[in-house]
Amino acid sequence: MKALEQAVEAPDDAQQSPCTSVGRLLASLGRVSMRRFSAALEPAGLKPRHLDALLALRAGPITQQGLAEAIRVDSVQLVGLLNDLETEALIERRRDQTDRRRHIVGIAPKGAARLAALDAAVAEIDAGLLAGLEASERILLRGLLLRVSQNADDEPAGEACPTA
Amino acid sequence: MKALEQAVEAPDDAQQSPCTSVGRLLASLGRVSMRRFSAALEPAGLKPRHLDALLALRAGPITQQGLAEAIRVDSVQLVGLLNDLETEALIERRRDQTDRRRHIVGIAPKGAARLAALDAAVAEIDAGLLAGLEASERILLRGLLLRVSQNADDEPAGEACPTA
DNA sequence: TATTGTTATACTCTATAACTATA
DNA sequence: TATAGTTATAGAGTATAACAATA
Repeated sequence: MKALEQAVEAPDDAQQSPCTSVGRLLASLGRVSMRRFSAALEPAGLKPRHLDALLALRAGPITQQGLAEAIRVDSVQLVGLLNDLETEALIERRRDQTDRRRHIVGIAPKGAARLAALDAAVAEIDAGLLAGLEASERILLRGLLLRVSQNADDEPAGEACPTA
Repeated sequence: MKALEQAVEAPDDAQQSPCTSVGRLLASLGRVSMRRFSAALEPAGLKPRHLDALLALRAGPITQQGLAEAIRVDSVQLVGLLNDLETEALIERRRDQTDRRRHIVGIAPKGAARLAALDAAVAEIDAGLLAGLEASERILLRGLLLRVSQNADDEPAGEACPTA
């Protein structure tokens, strides 16, 4: 596994690197990724958030609130995103008969098709971002990021405000 | 190296994950990181971008344009950030005598002190973000992200507009 | 009363164009 | 003419509060 040693090499001579913090590094790369997706999705008339929603919905129908948490978008601003997608018949909203306050959101056939057509573009952007890594390293990075992501859901960053 | 297998495990059962794209995952985590830093820096009267600038300047003086590229901020909006920092005497701007169009930006003693006082908070946020990873995995992730970051500088994402 | 979704509002961040001064 | 920095402006993204419907 030469991928391992190669990666472990970096942090020592990384003192001079502009980004001493992994968190800041994530924020910076996140912005880069955002911009690239934004540009790539423009011809499709979608924004990165629309893609996030569709990708999440591919796993199956879900509550609006659940979707909001899944893609880390405030449920307030998710309303507008879903309105856009519903207007284009890419998703469907229906009342939950168990609890009529809830909306169950599902991906529509047209949405699945649109998503399938976008898969290549998405893969291309990912490939561009990870161009400097070998195949094994990309898998490794993906796994690590997924775990960081799962952990980030639980912990709201040490802010325990019991009463206030 | 059990860290390796543990990480490699994920991608296979990650099909159901909301984020199929590593790029989207980066964007999502980047936003999480951004929010946490934003909240943590608020009492210090700084924004994440200010921290990025100070962190980058710790490596030594640099041109404004160079700094903009280093922290991936448009040179246009960097002006305001540096104005804020200069007002608080955290950084210094001086003309480059070689080319009087350039401004050389350096961190001021007060800025270095402020940064030192912030180091613990920064480390705490990083630790929170990477709480789900073991020490060896954190180093691994950091190395991979640094390489991705370096690669992202070169390639503007396949947009070759020679004449336009 | 609490929760889900919605709307309205204001605030921050970001992108674009135009201007000044130096080269 | 081209470059470094600045300014001004509009656009997109984000956060907050208040509301209606349902539990």
